[in-house]
Amino acid sequence: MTNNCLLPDKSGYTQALLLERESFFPEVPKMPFTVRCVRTTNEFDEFMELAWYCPWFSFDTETTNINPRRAELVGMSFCWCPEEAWYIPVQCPQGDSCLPLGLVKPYLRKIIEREDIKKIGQNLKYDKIILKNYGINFNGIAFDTLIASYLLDAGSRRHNLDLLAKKYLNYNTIHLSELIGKGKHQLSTKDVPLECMAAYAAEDAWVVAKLAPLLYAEAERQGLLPLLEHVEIPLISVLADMEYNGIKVDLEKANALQREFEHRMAAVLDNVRLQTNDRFNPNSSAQLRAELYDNLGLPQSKTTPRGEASTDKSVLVELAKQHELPKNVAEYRELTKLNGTYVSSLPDKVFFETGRIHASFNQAVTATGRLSSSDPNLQNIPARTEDGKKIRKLFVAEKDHVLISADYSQIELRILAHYSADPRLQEAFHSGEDIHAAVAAQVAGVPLDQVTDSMRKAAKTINFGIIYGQGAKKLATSLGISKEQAKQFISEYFKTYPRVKSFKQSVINGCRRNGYVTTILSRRRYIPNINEPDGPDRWEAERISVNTVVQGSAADLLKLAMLELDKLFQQKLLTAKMLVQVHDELILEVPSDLVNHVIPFIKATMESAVPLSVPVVVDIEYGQSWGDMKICEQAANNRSL
DNA sequence: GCATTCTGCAA
DNA sequence: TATTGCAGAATGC
Repeated sequence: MTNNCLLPDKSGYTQALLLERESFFPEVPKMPFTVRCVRTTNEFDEFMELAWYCPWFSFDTETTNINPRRAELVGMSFCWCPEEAWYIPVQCPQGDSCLPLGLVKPYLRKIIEREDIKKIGQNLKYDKIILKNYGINFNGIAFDTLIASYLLDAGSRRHNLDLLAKKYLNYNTIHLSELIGKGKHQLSTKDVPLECMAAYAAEDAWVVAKLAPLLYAEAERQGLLPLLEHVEIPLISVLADMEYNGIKVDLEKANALQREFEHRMAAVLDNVRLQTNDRFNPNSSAQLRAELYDNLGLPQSKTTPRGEASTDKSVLVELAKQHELPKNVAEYRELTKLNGTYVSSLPDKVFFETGRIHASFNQAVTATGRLSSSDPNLQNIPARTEDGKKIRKLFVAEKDHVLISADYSQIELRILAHYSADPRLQEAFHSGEDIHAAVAAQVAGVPLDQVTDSMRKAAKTINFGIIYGQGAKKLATSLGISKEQAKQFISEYFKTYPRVKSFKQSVINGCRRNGYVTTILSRRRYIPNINEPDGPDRWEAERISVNTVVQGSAADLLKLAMLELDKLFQQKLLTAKMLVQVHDELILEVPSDLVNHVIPFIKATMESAVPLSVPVVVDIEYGQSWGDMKICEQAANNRSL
């Protein structure tokens, strides 16, 4: 048996670590099941014989790195009965031996790729990406404890296997770092003794196998099975593909833009320091506070949550009327923000192997059912300002490809119209006119052609405000009108759309009865404060309940659309790739010569994913980069396929 | 180093 | 009585 473990030459550090490990390392922990560690071909034969006839198993990979695109496979664990769990190492510490990956891979591939052997696990999106790196298609994903736990309690931010084991099984998992007496950060899986790794890895598979029936039953009790089985579980594979695909970044353009921003930052900073002192840091709110309010004596308006005088952008914009410093500081801050967060950090995020950014799309984070994005967050790339658009232009299509942006038009307002069944709001959507202008006309009781820009702007603000539960005060500040005017406007709005008001009330009433609200696909969110006595906590709970129905239903709709698109691409054998999801928008990449062919399909598929009682409209654009896209007229003329 | 606060970007 | 996120910089422990 060959040793497949490729430890680098031992540095003094590694040597010390290994010595320390030997003295610290206690016995392999006693597990409540048999750990079967596969180290010989005979053992592997036995494993394969059992696995081949299994209707299902729980599965977990052990890897060297937390980032799935850069991780190396260390081993895999399997469990299909409560009495034993298997670990198949493919890398192990020096001095030990295990079967080489090349030997076991062809056999494991057969069971992992078989659709009819169902797999369960914790965060299988991760395992799917790892396996894809090794050329293995992970098929037959049937259940995921991370996703199930999230559906049961979307309000909880953490769904660790350790926590789930404690919560549902009252079982304390072992921790590798404790076992070998090392901190998490010094831990390298290559230094973990094989017996220990086997116990740890097998335990994860075993815990998942124990947890799954409990979580499944609870999901069933709460009516979450259709959402789980038909939406969230299939979505795992779609998200894994998106992360695997990544999006290309033009690094030369990124460097040029970074130089431009840094040049402008330096100029503005010089200017600011002439007005203050040569060590002044405009990004320090404490320093800026002292300068603006103590030295210059400018008037304080807003405060931070802790009662300090605020120095945020809205304050600076206001003070800019009186003094030049706040204007320059605001400009400096904007530039450092854009450069630091979105430009100078981009090259670090690009994988040299692919030239692309492979961000994570997390399925178990938000309270409403939306996805979230991280490492980096591709859902908050600037869009509004000119400088922001320059940043979007850094995200480009592969050679001979184009990026397509497919954007749901006003999806949350359409869902509001659908749920409330308000006749005039629905009519506004059926008319196909610009919705903000249509609302402005209806609320003011004037024909559409008499709607002014400021009327439309007010309608737009209130349209969004309704979804968030905005009050007169906020509306007044965001529109720059008096509180009385704002109050009047809100009252006119609800007079025009009375069913919107009753919809909000019925959501709140239902939430008070049940303790939770549900979305269009029966997703739940528990809202603990909804039955508090009248006060700020209760009001917040009421806003959250209404917002969750609208935002969460839009999220459901997007998820279904992504699944339908994925199905479409597979069935029609279209070489289109989904790259990014931004809540109501999808970015896709297709070969240039396919664009005109696929766009009508994409549009039709997305618009019919979840039929509402108002039209659902998807706007399609395409171009060489995310920031430089043209509206697709052909799609606009080809609405019904 | 880690956690908190403030700030600001998106839908 | 404005929702949902992620992340960088500054700051304090």
